[in-house]
Amino acid sequence: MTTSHIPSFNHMSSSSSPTPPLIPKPEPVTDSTDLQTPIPTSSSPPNLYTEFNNVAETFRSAFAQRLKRHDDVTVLNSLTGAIVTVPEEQDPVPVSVPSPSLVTRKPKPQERSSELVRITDVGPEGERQFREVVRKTRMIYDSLRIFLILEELREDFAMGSGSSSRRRGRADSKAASMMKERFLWLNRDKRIVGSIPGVQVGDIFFFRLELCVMGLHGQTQAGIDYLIGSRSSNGEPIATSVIVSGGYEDDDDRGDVIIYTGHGGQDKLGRQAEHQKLEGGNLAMERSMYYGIEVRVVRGFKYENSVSSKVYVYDGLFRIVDSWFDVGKSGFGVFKFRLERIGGQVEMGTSVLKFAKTLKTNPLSVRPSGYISFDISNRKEKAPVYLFNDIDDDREPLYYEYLASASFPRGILFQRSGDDGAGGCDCINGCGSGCLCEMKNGGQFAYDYSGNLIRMRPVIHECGPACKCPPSCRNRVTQKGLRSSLEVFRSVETGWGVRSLDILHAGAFICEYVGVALTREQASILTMNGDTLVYPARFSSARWKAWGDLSEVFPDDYERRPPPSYPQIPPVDFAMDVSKLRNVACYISHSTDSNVIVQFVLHDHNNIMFPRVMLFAAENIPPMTELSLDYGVSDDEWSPKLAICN
DNA sequence: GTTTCTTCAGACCC
DNA sequence: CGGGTCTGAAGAAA
Repeated sequence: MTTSHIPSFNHMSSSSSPTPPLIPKPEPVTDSTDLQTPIPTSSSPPNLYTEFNNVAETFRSAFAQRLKRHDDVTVLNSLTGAIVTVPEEQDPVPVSVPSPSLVTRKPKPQERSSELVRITDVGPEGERQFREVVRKTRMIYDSLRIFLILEELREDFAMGSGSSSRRRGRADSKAASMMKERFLWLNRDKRIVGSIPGVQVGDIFFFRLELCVMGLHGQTQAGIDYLIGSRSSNGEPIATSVIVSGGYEDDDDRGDVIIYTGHGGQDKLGRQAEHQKLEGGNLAMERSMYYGIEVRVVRGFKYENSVSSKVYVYDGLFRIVDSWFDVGKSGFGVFKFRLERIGGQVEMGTSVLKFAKTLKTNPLSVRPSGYISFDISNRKEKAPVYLFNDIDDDREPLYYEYLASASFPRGILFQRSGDDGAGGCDCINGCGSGCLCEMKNGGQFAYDYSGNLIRMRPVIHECGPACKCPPSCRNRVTQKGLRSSLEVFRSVETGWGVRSLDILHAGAFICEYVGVALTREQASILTMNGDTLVYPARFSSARWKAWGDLSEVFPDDYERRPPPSYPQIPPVDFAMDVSKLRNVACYISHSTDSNVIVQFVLHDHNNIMFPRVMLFAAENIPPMTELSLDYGVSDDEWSPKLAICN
C-alpha cells in the first residue's frame, strides 16, 4: 500500500471550489501506525476541529487494517474482505424467503444483511426471472396498499359518516410493514452494490417504502443508504444508494452530473442551521468514493398522478468522483459529492420523463420534427392521440376513419342496460357500499377510488344509462375515455407502435380496443375474402391473473378474504374487424411479455356475449415506453397487429 | 437487546 | 397551491 491510497482531506477543498474560511487546512502528520493521516491544525472553530480529529481517528483505525484499494470490487466478504464475483450458476433468485404459511409463530422481521455484494453476469434468463420476482412483489405491494385504503374506507363507512373525516392511515407504509413481517421484502439477505436484479433503469415508483421493499434504497426518509461501519468487513461505512429529490438547497442536479449534498445540520423546518459533520452517510459517501463503489441514484419529484403526488425514478448507477466541504447557501458548512453517471447505461428515466413532458406542454413549433398529426382522433377522444414518424414516409394511420368506440352488430340480441327490468342503481351521489352495481360485480367494485383496476375479472359491470349515479361515479371508469396522451409512432423494430406521454400507473385504463364487431357468421365470410380479424377471446392476460391476489399476505385468514366470485364467464365469440374503422389500440404491438392487459367491460348494454374490450396498464409504465399486448398467438405465427396495421 | 435519534415522507390543513 | 404541522417507520447511533 502506498500513501496515495491513504485518504487525505485534499478532496475537502477541491480546486474547483475555494476553501471556505471555516475549514481548517489539513496538514499531514505521521501517527503511530506509520500511516499518514491528516490532522487539522488551524485555529478553526472547535466543533469542526473536533470533528476532523474524530474522522482522522476513524481513518487511522481503518487503515491500520492494511486495506487495499479494490478497483474491481465485486463482493466485500464480511469475513475476509475478499472480492468475489457472484457467478451466473449461483442461484439467480436471492429471494429465499420462508413460505408465510409455514411460519406459525410471529418471527422477528429479517434483519438487513451486512454482506456487500455486487451481482454480475446474471444473464438474460436470470434477469427475466429476477424481473418476474420484482414484478410480483410490486404487484403485491400495490394490491395490499389499495386493499388497506379500501378497508379503511369501509370501516369509516361502517362507523358512520361522522368519523370519515379522521386522518387517513398511511397505506403505503402499512403495506410495506405487513410485507416485511411476512418476509416479502426483496434483497434482505445481501446488501447489493450496483444494480438490483430485476429493477431496470427508468422503473417508476410512487412511495419511498416501495423502494425499501425492492431493496433499492433501505431508508424510509434519509437520502443516503449505507452499510454502517461497525457491520462492514473493514470497519468503514459504504454508501450504496442516494435519493435526489431536492431536500437540500445546495444540491445541483445537472442530469448526468449531480452535486449531492450530505445530510445533517438541518433544523425541524428543513433549513440548514448548523455545519454538517463527516459522519454516517456523509462518511459512507466519502468511503464509497475512495473505493470506487458506485451508487444507485433514484430521483424523486413532484408529479401529479392518481396514487400520490410524487414519483421516484431509478436513474441507474453513478460514481462518486469528488467530495469536498463547502459553505452552503445558508452560510453553514455542508459536504458535497460530485456524482457522475457511469457510461453504457440506457437513457435516464428522468430525462425521458422530462422529454415526454415537453412534448405535451411545448408549443407545436418547438416539438421535434416527425409529428404528422397532433390528434388522429379528430377530437373524438378526450385526450389527443399523436402520430409520430421520423424514420420513413409512412402515414398510414391518417387514412383510416377513427372510431372512438367499438361498433356492435345490429340484429343480435342487444339490450340497453336496464331495459331488462333489472334497472340500474339509485345512487344519486355516486355508488358506494352495497349498491346494486357493486352486487353485480361480486360484491366488490373492480376499481379503486383512483380509477385503477384492482384485479382482473371475467367481466366488469360498470354503471350504465339506467343508473342514477353521476358520470363521475367510480364505477364508470372506461366510459370516461382516455386519461392519458397516447402516441402512435413508427419504429424500425415493430413498425407502428403505441406509447404514452404520461406515466401509466398499474391498473390505469388506457383505451378501448375498437373496431367493428362481427358475429362468427359474419367473420367467416370476411375471412374467406382474405380479411384478417382480431379475436378478443384470444387475448392472453394469463400472466396477470394473480394481480390483486393477496393470499401471500393473508395466508391464515384466506377463508375470510376469498377473492370475490364472479358468476358470469362471458362466452365471448366475436371478431373485431379493424380493416376500415379503428382507434389507437390496433397499433399496439404484440408481445408475450406484454405490459397491457385486456379486460372485458359492460356499460352501455348488458349482452354478455359482446362485452367491450378494454385495455389497462398491467404495471407501472413510464412515458415513451412501447405498449404491448399478448394477442394470444406465438411470435412466429400470424400476428394480427403486424398483418393489419402495418 | 433496548432506547433514542435522525431522516431528500406523506397526508392534511389552512 | 404551498408552506406549516402532524404522524411515522426504518435503521443508525447510543
